Amino acid sequence: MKRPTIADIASRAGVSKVAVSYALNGQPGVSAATRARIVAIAEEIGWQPNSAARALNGARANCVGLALCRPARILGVEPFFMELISGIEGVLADRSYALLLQVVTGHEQESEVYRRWWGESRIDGVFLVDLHYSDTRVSELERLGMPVVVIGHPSESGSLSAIWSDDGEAVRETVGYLVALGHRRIARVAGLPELVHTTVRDQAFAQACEGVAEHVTVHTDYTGDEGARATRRLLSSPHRPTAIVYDNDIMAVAGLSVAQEMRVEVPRDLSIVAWDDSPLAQVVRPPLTALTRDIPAYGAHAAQRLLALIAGESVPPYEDQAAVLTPRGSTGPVHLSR
Amino acid sequence: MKRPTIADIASRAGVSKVAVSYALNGQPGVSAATRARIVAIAEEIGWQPNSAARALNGARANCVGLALCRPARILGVEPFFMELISGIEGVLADRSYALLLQVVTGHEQESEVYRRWWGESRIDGVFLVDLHYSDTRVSELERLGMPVVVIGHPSESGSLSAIWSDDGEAVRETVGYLVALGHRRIARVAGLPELVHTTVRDQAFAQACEGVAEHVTVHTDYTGDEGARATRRLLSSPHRPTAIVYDNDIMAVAGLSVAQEMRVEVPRDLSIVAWDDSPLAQVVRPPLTALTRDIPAYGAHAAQRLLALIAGESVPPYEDQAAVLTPRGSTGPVHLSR
DNA sequence: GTATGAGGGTTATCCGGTTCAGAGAGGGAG
DNA sequence: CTCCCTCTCTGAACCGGATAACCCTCATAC
Repeated sequence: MKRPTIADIASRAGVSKVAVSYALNGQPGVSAATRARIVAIAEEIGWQPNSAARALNGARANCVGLALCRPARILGVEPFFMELISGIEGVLADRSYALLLQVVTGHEQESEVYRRWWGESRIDGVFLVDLHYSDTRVSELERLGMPVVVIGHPSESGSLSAIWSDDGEAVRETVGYLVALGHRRIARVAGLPELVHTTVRDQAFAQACEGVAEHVTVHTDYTGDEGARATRRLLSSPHRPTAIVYDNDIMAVAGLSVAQEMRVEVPRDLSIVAWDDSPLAQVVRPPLTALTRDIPAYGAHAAQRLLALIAGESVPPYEDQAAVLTPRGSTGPVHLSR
Repeated sequence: MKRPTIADIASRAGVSKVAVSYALNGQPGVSAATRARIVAIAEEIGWQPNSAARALNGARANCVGLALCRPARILGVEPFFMELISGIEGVLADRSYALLLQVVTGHEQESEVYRRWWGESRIDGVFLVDLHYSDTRVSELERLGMPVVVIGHPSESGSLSAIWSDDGEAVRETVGYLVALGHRRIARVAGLPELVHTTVRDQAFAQACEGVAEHVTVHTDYTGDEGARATRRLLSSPHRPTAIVYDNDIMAVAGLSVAQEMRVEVPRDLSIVAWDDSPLAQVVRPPLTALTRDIPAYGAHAAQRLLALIAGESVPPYEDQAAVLTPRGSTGPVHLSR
């Protein structure tokens, strides 16, 4: 049983295809009575517009793309992307836009995917995440001339629209808070060093600590394993830090476990701060002080901007809310017993 | 600057569109020399087949769909779906298939999304997850006649192809292990009671405990909060269990924290088992004994089956590997001090 | 020398919808 | 009564490819 087409509706209603097209698209050119009749028939036989046929006429694909370039095991663990996607979806669904998703293994493959999707008219635009320095994807996407919203710092997004949050501010707030608690040796277990936002945080961290506290930054790949290893090394050093700031919650939890295993009591001997709050941060003991932000809202804002861009509007860079510090049990004043 | 079409290539090469079509699709009907010339030109001007035009000719959409019907906050926390998607993607990417994703808020909306995607010829098939009893989505999808792979127990999948893993077996292994360790009062903190796999586990659990151990099952919504609450209640009861099996890792971690907060030592006073292993289960102290399975592989198998179904092959129900118990530090022999 | 056939290409049509240029019908103004 | 305009609707072309059917040429077989 074939899917019904507007030709089927036309023959049933005794009018031409064109009248049906006008009627179903709310265009002028048909009387109210005819329109009602056509709409009723369309409803009755369960007609749906064929997106391919529409796309062929230069219409939008009603679809945007997102390619994620991180190993599967990290994607599974980090709530960030799933929350971001949920937020994006909320906006897209309202406008009947679909999200095309692909997990890729490298940036060349990612560019390739974008090129193909765009060439095939599958999508109207894409989100670009995990920006690097001198990111080849930016120039590639600029060349293609497709609507793009970069979720990341605008300094590296070239001519593409960006949406970002001020990680520097969050770092400063965190360091200020730790210093106020008396911490003078603060470590940071950071994510992938090639990511722009990692560097932004690195620099803000170094600057904030300058003159008020010793500081050290260790880079990892975001996995719990590396977070644990980094923590073990930090806690084994002679001048061990009294506070550690982690770049995601999974590393923070891993770090907490390492501390407990090494009989370093949290928060008495060590304060822990996690970047990006999540239920995970709240269920461990003690619950983790975290940098909270509304990631679904972040995704939603990005989606709104991409849709605006697709609609031909111009979209200035947009700074979303910075993460705010949510103090919980994992941070406390420095204990002076050593 | 328009996207190049085969007409552009044809005029450049001085042949007809048809010759170009044949050449680019590896069909007979053009000489090797002409074919090479055409391919070279296509390459040079960066031609990509327009998927809409192809789809219009009854070709496949080269795209499959997945709608997820769980609240955003749970999707973010549970690694399951992201890992499943990674696995699915691995297979799809090889065949240049794309994945259309949508987060929905209810089953009516989910059915609606499938109907629309299918009606618009956007997708060639879908995955159906989180099966319920007398699930309306099954009959709806059967009615549409579209290729579907149900990721769930075949008893409720109607005429649709199913892929599932034997949760009963995993439950029996777990209970057997706990009983061997001397446990005689075992609790289960389960997920949403309306899901088929929850019931399967419930029944297997009750059966496995029958005659060898007291047992109780508490249902939750998979969140850490409810996992914590359930644990608190269980541990407060006069006849408190000596072992608890959780339906996901986030609840297990929450439960562990509650135990520690209540000074119930793990594993001395309480053994904990988590369903679905993840880095999360391994980073807490003690690391959690977990029911491990290869979720990306599960997704990959599902994807292979969906593609086979789309290719017109018949796909029998497939039972994937059951989860296996990975003992870690959170389980141990019963301590007889009480 | 003619029939046969394969190789290499072309023309015409279709897929399902959109869009443009008109064509009748009906009504109001002069 | 005629002219013109508006309203409603239609035929035809088009989007970018796929496909069936047919045509021409040259080589081979008889």
